[in-house]
Parts: sequence; C-alpha cells; structure tokens
Amino acid sequence: MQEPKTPRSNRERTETTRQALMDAARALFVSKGYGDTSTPDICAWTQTTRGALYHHFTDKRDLFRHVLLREAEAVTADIMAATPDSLPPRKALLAGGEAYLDAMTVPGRTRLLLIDGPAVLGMAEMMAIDEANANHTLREGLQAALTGADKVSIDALTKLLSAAFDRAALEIDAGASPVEVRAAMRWLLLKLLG
Amino acid sequence: MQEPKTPRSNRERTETTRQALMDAARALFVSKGYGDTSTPDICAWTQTTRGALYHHFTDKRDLFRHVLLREAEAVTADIMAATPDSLPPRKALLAGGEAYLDAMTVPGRTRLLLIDGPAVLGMAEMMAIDEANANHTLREGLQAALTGADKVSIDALTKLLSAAFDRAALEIDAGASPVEVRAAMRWLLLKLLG
DNA sequence: CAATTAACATACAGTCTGTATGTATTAAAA
DNA sequence: TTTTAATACATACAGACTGTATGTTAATTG
Repeated sequence: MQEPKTPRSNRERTETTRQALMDAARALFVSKGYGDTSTPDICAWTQTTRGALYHHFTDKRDLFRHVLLREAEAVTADIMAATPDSLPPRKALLAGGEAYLDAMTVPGRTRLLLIDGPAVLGMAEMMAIDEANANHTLREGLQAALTGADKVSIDALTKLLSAAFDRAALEIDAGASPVEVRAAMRWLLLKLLG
Repeated sequence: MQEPKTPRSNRERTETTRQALMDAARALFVSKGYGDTSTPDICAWTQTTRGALYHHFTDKRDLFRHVLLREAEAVTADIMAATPDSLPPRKALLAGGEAYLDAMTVPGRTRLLLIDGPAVLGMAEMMAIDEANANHTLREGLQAALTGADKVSIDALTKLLSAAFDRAALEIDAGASPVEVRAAMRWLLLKLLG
C-alpha cells in the first residue's frame, strides 16, 4: 500500500484546494450561518488545515466573499441565459425575473446572498455585487419597457423592484406558495409596465 | 467624600441596568455590527460587568433581540400615530408609508432591523416581529384600498411591498436622494392602487 | 541542479463566550 | 427585629476561535 505520489502543478493544487475550501465553507455557512461556522470546522470537512485556508484567503470574511461571488455569478449566468438580446425589453424583463426566482431556489442561495451577505460584507459591498450582476438586466429592462412619460427615477425604481424580487425569493424559500408569490410579483410588474 | 448609598428597589435596579445595557449594546451594534461587538465592550460602556449582562439576558443574542424589539416598537408607534382610524384606507396606506420611512431615518435603525436582524435572529423571527408590528398597517391598507377585482394574494403582495419600503429606507440611509427614493416609492404605490 | 518561491502544516498569543461560583443588597419570614 | 431567602450583581474559570508567525515539503525557475 504505497501512497500514490500524484505530482500536481501548483496552479492545479491551488485551484482544487480553493474550490474544496469554498465548497465546504458554503455548506457550513448555509447550514449554520456565518457566525456559527468556524474555520476549524471548514478545514476538517476538507482534508486541509487552517494553514491552507489562511494561505489562500486573507481571513474568514474573505473566504465568505469568494463563496458569495461564485454564487452571484451563477445567478447572473442563469438570467443571462434566459434573456437573449433577441427578446424585446418587456419580455426580457419578465423572463429575467422568472429566471432570477428559479435561480434563487438553489438551496442556501437566499441565506447566502440575501441574509448573511449584507450582514457580513455590508450593504455597500452587496449593492456593488448586485450592480455587477443581476440588477443590470432589471434596470435596462425597466428603462426600455417604461415609457419616458413618467418622470420617476429609474435607478430608484430598479432598487425597489429588486428588493421585491429578493423578498419573493425569500418567501418561496421560507415555504410560501411559489405559485402565489410568483403571481403577485408578476401582477406587480405588469401594473408598473402598464 | 462618602459614597451616597442610594437604596433602590430591585424592580428599579433591574430596569435601569437593563436599559443601560440595551443602550450601550445598541450603540455598539450600530457602529461595529453584531459580530464585532463584544460583551466586555458593552459592559465597559456601562458601569456594570458581564455578570449583570448574563443575569438579565440569556446570552448576547438575547440582548440583541431585546434591543431590536424596542426599536421595532418605536417604529410601530410612529406609524400608528400617523395613521389614525379616521383616515380612509388609501390615505392611511400612503401616510403609513411616509411615517415608516421617517421612522427609519433614526440613525442605526436600518442596520439593526434590516441588516443585522435577519442574520442574527433568522428570517423567521424577523418576519414574526414585522408581522406583530409594521406589516399590519400595510396589509390592511392594501386589503381595503385594492378593489377585489384583482385576484392577487394580498399576503404575498404585502410582503413584496414591505420589502420595497425596507429597501427605500436602506437606500436613503446609504445616501441616496430621499426625495427621489420617496417619489419612486410613491409612484410605485400609486400605480398599484390605480 | 541549486535557489527560490509557493503550498501547505503546526504552534502560539490574544480575545471572546458562556458558566460556575462568590458576595452584597433587598425582600420575606419568623 | 432578627433570621432566612432570593435577587442583583462581580469575579474566576474552561473551552473555543481567530489571525499570525514559523516551520516543512513540494514545485518552479535560472
């Protein structure tokens, strides 16, 4: 029974270790929350030690940030896939909304992105992440779908609607009827778009 | 220089100590966040020690919960004051909304109630607190103001709108133009109410 | 193949949380 | 009023966690 010495490139080692740590961290952050998750816990779940964690991430918060970024990008990817440029703005907005709610049903996402994220990273950083990801589609959809007649701030309206979407995802995750919540969200949107 | 022995009843002692702890805790929770606030910090700010804290509250979380309840009740009181039963539903809804945004401008409230609250106490408990307080007015306003024609779930819609209000408060607190955000919120409401 | 750097593992210092125990003050009982 | 008990604390302690410093092994570079 010899240990199979598998020589791996540094790039490769780094990547697998980082992913393993992020996977373990994600699972624990989701089940116990950020505050009740310890770095020894995380490392015990992988085969590494805290030395590896603090080598690849500056601290626990930084690890959390990377877990979150990965998650946000996954959501964005789903939305982008559901809203090809060929779709007219109004259709794109509705499809994007549905895609967002679909994406947020992946277990743990609401807790990571909507509950713990703002508390751990602060609202400012979360807004930046949102901005770089999902909100994009929403604002452009509103801008195009809304007639210029109303002199309401598109930026402000985007954020209010985005909050409604977030809450819809949270409610569904908390056990509310997905059909009912989605219907309410659609009703809201259609009222606004006229 | 003799220490003035001021004999106080136990009820009195308890109440002043609890309030002092909650005041100090509130200040620190707001400025440093729940996670970065230590119980030694809190007690150092008052004249007491951790013994007092753990005598009056079961743990740090419990202290946070009581701080939050006090805050939520203050918000509710403001809303109630702004929406006398004499107001017609539609007016009450709009006035209640303005009162909510006003109440949330008190420094630290958005962080306590909307950022740290959900992360520390969990979404379930926060929803219960909301339910017992502000959401009340909002749902009743919607129920009455909305014609029964639309067959949308009032419960679901209430939560979506409440989320929009929360986000409006957060945006204003984060430095967005209060006028613009409030206008967007009003615009949104009026679109829904028809 | 030497020298350096990257990828870890181990050891350590400081802090925090919750609990257990001790003390003083108020309330109740005798 | 004196004794007893309960309440409101203060102090001391045990375990755990975070971030850093240091040591070791494996990969990369000249």
